[in-house]
Amino acid sequence: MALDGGELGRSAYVGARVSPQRAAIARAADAMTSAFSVDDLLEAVRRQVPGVGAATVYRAVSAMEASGFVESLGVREGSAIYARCHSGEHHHHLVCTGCGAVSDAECPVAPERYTASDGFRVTGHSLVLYGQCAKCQSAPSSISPHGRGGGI
Amino acid sequence: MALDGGELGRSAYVGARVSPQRAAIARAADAMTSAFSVDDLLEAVRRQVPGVGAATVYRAVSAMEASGFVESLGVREGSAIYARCHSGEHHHHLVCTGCGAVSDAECPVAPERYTASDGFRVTGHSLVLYGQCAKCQSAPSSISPHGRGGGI
DNA sequence: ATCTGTGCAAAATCTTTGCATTAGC
DNA sequence: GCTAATGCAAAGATTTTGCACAGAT
Repeated sequence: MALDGGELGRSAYVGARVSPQRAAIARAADAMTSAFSVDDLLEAVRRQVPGVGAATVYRAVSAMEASGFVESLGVREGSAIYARCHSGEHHHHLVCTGCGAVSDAECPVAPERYTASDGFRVTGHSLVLYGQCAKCQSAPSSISPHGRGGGI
Repeated sequence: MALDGGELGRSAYVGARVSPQRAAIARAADAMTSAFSVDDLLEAVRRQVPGVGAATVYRAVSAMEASGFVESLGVREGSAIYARCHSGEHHHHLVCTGCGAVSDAECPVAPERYTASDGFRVTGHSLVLYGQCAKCQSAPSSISPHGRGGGI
């Protein structure tokens, strides 16, 4: 991944203008190794660019989602959570319920498998896999330290 | 799945008490052929039992979800949507993006398929399939393409 | 010069929660 | 009678939206 340099903003997801804020937001999203909420992102971004507004991050996340730079994983504790997509290919995400770590997974869905069913034609799907990462399996299931990227 | 008689409340999802409200809510949920929001449910229930409070429906839906009577499909337009589960078996849902109709689908996910990946152990997943039902394919579909975020 | 992106704050929603009351079991 | 379930209303929280302004193209 390592979108080095400062070119993340320009190459990652494109807004018409590449503002310092959006660049920082993209960089922060890219640095996330776990599933994150808009608030997590806002907090991370503000460490780099103080004063960024929440609305800006919401708007940027919408843009990033629309362009496939991040994917929505659903809702956790009332707020939407996202994961950075490291591949342009169609794929899914494995999310650790212990620490929130996210990794890519290939897609097991074959649309043809369902096409017959009632004449229903499958055109898309949404899948998120949950489980425990190696680290969390060996760890003595202590409750995830409440902090960023905490358990899902 | 015609839960005959008026015994839906008692057999379907169990609260400690079977109130008229919960029975009506269960019946209404069972009658839903499409994905529904809490508000849809509330509206339907009130036609049978006027005066039911929104909080009651929210509480009942939580109970129904916990017992597997309904499943959350995600969020559409800001509110959570659900579908009635007609099988106790593990399964998923096909949701028509045209009319919201829901039907059951078998699960394509083999946890073993992922277990190797980084030592990650898959323990669960969430999948919703989107597409168009036979009816909507022939109809001159007017609205809603397909959106992210569990959109219908 | 134009028009996207920003920030602040108010607004709009959806959900949850507190509390007194009602009513299953 | 014990206690879950209800209803109403207020509280909470997350997102969205309006507006005037700054900055990139």
